[in-house]
Amino acid sequence: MNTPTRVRFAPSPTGYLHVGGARTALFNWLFARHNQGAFILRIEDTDKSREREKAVQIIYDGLRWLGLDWDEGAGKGGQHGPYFQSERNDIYERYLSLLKQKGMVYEDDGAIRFRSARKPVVVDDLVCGRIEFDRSMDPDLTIRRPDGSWIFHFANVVDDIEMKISHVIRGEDHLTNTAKHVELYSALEIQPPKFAHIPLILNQDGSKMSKRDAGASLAGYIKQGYAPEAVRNYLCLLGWSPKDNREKIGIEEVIALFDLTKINRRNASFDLNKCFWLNGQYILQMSLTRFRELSQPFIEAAGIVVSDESYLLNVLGIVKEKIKLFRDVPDWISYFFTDSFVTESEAVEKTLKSSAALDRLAQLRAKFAGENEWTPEGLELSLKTIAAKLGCKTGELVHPARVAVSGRSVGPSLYHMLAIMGKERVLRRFDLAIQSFNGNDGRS
RNA sequence: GACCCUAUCGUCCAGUGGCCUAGGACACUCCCCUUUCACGGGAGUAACACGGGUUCGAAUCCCGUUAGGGUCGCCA
Repeated sequence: MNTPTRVRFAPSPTGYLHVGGARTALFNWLFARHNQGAFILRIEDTDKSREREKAVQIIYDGLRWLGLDWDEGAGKGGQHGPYFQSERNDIYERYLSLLKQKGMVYEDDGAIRFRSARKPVVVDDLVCGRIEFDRSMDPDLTIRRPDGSWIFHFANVVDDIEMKISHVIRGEDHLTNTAKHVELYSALEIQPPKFAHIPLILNQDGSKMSKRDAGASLAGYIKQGYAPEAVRNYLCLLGWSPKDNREKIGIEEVIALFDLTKINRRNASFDLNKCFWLNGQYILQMSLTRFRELSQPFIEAAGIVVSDESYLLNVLGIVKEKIKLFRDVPDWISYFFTDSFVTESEAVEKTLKSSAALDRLAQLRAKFAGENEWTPEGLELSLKTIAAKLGCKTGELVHPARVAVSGRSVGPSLYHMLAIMGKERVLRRFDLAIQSFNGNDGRS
């Protein structure tokens, strides 16, 4: 008998999405997709949070950003709703009366507690293996507070039953809680789902990753301009691997290969460096269209005015290989769009502010002015011709030219940069540089 | 403290009794490529926590110790 695969991600709306939570969601999603099952989003807001709407939105945004679409649940609907625990009171009441009938609960100062069977509980965890819990010493579980609100463990179990969850995939911090949950299932005489407890994500120093730690919040990656596919790829590799030493691996292939039993049992620590590197790899191999798409919010936020889309695409095309984070895009391209760019004084001092350099720049300007074909190859040839004529190294022309047109010492390939900027703009900037720094050669 | 999980380079993974004088990737160092910065190529540093078993043979199996993490809430 094949019960359909149904898994859920059940975050509590705390106002941010932790990378550990994102990875739990990802593993659930991968498992659902691998088995053609359903991935459900349930919001565990039994503890009436203050800014629920906003907090829930952050969860939606994070999951969507990672491309983890849910088939059923909050913000989507489905056959097993409502998907907010705060709206499921009647259901919990129903299950409570069931337990009452069986005499398995009792009142304690207004709260309702579940009487433990006090017998050992065995859990066959898909990741951790067979685990035996000695329940003899544990206190009884509270399931409802005096004010009528519900405790997580109870609501969680009831919801998993009602939503017909087949596999509970969650963080290892719930491993010992599972014994309590299993007791609840037994009391309700319902076969528990399969459990898979995935290891936690820790900081580099081994401490538990908490809200304020660098890299802990998914929102941080969005803000810094990571490519979602890169972060998702990195998260896949935290506790799981394709077993063949590959690092960059497409999501379709991960779905095909994904298997709970291959998940590592060891806690992982988050390597921001590697995530950063992988992001660079993704950008390097990304299409220009995708690159442009992911750059957009940052270009917009920086107030760069783009009137010519094809010019922008050309510019992005030559800086793409330099970019590691989309956040850095504006800085790499701003001077392509305005003549009033910031000049690095150090670069000017070093390569431009000497009469010799300005002379060379003037020679180059004269040569470029007569340029018929304004192409990278043509410009390179001309520049080298001038270098030969003046008897200087190409670098002695390249560097002043770069600083003259961009204000900085680092940038994309000079010839391509000049070609894209266009003759008019380049000659103008050469002139501007010669004017403003000529006669300012106060140094020896 | 009790209970549970875990233990391979600094980090992420590979390794499931002999192919391991332990492999890949990130980071780091050096070299090459190069107009800058990157990319790319090459080389290098670096690990089976410890102690007992089992076995002809152990990173791989068992036990213990130690260490780390988790749970013991009327938080989720």
